Amino acid sequence: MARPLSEDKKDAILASAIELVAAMGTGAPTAKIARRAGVAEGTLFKYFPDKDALLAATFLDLEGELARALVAGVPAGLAPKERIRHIWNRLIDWSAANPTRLKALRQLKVSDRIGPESRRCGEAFFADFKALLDEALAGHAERLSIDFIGAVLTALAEITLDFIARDPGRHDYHRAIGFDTFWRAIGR
Amino acid sequence: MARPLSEDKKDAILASAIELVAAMGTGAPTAKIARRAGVAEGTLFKYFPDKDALLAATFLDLEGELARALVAGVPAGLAPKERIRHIWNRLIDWSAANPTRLKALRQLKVSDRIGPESRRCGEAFFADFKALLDEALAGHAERLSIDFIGAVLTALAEITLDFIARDPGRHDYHRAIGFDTFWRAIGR
Amino acid sequence: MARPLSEDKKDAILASAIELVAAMGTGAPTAKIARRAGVAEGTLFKYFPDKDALLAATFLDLEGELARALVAGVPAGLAPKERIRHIWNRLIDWSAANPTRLKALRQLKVSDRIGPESRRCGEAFFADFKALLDEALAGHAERLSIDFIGAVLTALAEITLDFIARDPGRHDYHRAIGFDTFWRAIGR
Amino acid sequence: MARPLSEDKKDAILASAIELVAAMGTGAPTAKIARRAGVAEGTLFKYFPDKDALLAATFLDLEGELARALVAGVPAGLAPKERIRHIWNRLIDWSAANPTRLKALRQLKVSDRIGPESRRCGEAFFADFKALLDEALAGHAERLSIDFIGAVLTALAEITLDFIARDPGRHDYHRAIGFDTFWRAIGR
DNA sequence: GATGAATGAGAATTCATTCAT
DNA sequence: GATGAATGAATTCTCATTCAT
Repeated sequence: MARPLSEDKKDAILASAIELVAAMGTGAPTAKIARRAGVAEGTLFKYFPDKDALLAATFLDLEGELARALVAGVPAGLAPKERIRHIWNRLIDWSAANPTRLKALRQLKVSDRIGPESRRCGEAFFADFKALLDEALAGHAERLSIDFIGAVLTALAEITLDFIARDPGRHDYHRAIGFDTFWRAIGR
Repeated sequence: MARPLSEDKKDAILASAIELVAAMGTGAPTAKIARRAGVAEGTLFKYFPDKDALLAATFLDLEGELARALVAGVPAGLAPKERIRHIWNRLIDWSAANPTRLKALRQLKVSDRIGPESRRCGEAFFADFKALLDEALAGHAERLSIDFIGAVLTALAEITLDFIARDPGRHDYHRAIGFDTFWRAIGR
Repeated sequence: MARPLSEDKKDAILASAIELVAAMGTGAPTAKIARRAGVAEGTLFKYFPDKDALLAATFLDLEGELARALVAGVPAGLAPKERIRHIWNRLIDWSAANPTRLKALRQLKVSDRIGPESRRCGEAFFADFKALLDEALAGHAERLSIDFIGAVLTALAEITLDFIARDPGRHDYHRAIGFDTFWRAIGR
Repeated sequence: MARPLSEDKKDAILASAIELVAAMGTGAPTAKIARRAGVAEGTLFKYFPDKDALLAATFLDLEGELARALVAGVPAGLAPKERIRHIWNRLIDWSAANPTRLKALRQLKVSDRIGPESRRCGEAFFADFKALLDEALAGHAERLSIDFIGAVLTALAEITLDFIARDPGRHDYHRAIGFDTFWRAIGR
């Protein structure tokens, strides 16, 4: 092989795409993404066949990272509610600590350039998360479907993050209120 | 006397913008919007100085209509919870009955072409709604800010609408679950 | 109407396309075609929806002009052979006098960017020509199909034109040899 | 000793070029040609300095093969007309049996990427063919130049092949008509 | 006021060719 | 010798906005 496709370059392109999609939405030009990644315009298309593929990869990269952040290191031996609070805190903290990634992810989630295939793939990343949720909620919220509960959690997290963004000094307070609201919402 | 700008034409342009933004997002070309409205390409710019102004007007049109739909005809003499359920039902029913308008509104809400000015303006339309909410919730949820409660209501409505869209036969069921979830979420 | 699409501009674009297709083949860039026509790049696409449409229009323009040149003013009262010789001379003379148009037409004829639709359309222009041929040949070449005869005529004309191009001083000589060859080829 | 350029690889590249030029014209990308030949993109340029050189070589390869096919094995002792008919039949049969090669050759013949040098070279391959023709025609068609006769033969063959392509069941019939037409065309 | 032709700055992609490995 | 990643100029087409009619 002459030279393998460099994982570094691919990552640079993805990182650049995240930055620019966060700042400009999915309309960010591929030329700008390439330049900021330090590669030639044409090189981008060696790594991703077209812009949609790049956006899909960016989306999955972000979803994957988030999903991994959520479930990593949930301490054993916690009561169900505390286990879920742990996940909640991870979700809020990761998002608040990665505002650019979060912004990019939001843009991609609502974009019509992310096809159903990629969305399904993205959901799959959250299988562990859902399993954890499911297990922890046994006995607490059986009347609601896990999909509904997941959607409520996500939506309340978004709201919580908005409030934290406007009032970052009270990060912990908003985070706690958010979780409390979620716990009541799905309560028996 | 010079001919005044025709209100009819303006409405036609807005209606056309709603359809096309719903279908194509904010990228819908002004030329297409004009054609579907039955006016010339240039005429659109007589009514709106540029595309952003048109999008802002479209956004406010939709927000206003929705806000009005929510608060109109809330029956007097209902218990607080039932008054809010009434508003909730209106929100769900209007949205389910106007999928195109809802889609356009969602697109505009997440678009970065709607500036903070317009967003503030849009919020103002919901003053009555918030007042109603505030009044009805006196004694039920004082620990939460009205903004937070409004955001939760909106978010849960979006989720409810997604579930209805996927399973329209159980409109009433999902609507009730949604409200129940909301009521618990903000409960004491 | 603000301003009608100008026939002049359309003609300028077609004329420019003819020149550039003759010189560079169908790969001639639309930007160059527009510039040489004295219009903006985007204007070209107001007159022709895309490059293929422009090429098709150019093709039909040339075919039409050639077809008209062939059949115009065939003197009445000539013997069949002389009537066909008249057409032949017209074909040779028009082509020799319009080398650029001829070159463009050849490029377009062999290009795979001209679809079957356009080709059929182009053939239709030669209906009069074929009718004249058919009539004149009654009794001389009935054993051959008119399509075959037309193809032979065209092919021999191409050859004749090549010889004239290399040896323009003997235009009339080559023209006569060519016709004589054609007449023998299809003779009884 | 350095490894020599492999004749096999060169042939594979040429064969691939023939296929792809037949299918896509001279616009066929070098990368695709290389891939189909089973070699790397860059390797192609070790065998041919640039794309034009590859196209020229492809052209000459096809012309050479055709020229050889024409003159090989003309039976001695045939009358002149029958000797030429033999060549004619070879030309038609080879072309009908090798539609891909024929298509590629046609594309290259009309392409402006084949320079006059290559064309002259290509013609040289047909020296034997012309000699045979010349000899056979002594006394039949001295009034016409051998170049003219060759061009007529080629043109009529093209027409014949078109008719065969549309009506392959009557291969022999069209082949005979074609020859007959040729013979008359150049006849005394 | 209304019209829509005209504009030209982008935008996504392609591709022959080079050169580090 | 062979490889294929890297390059960036070139290409087609879109679209918000202007302005002559």
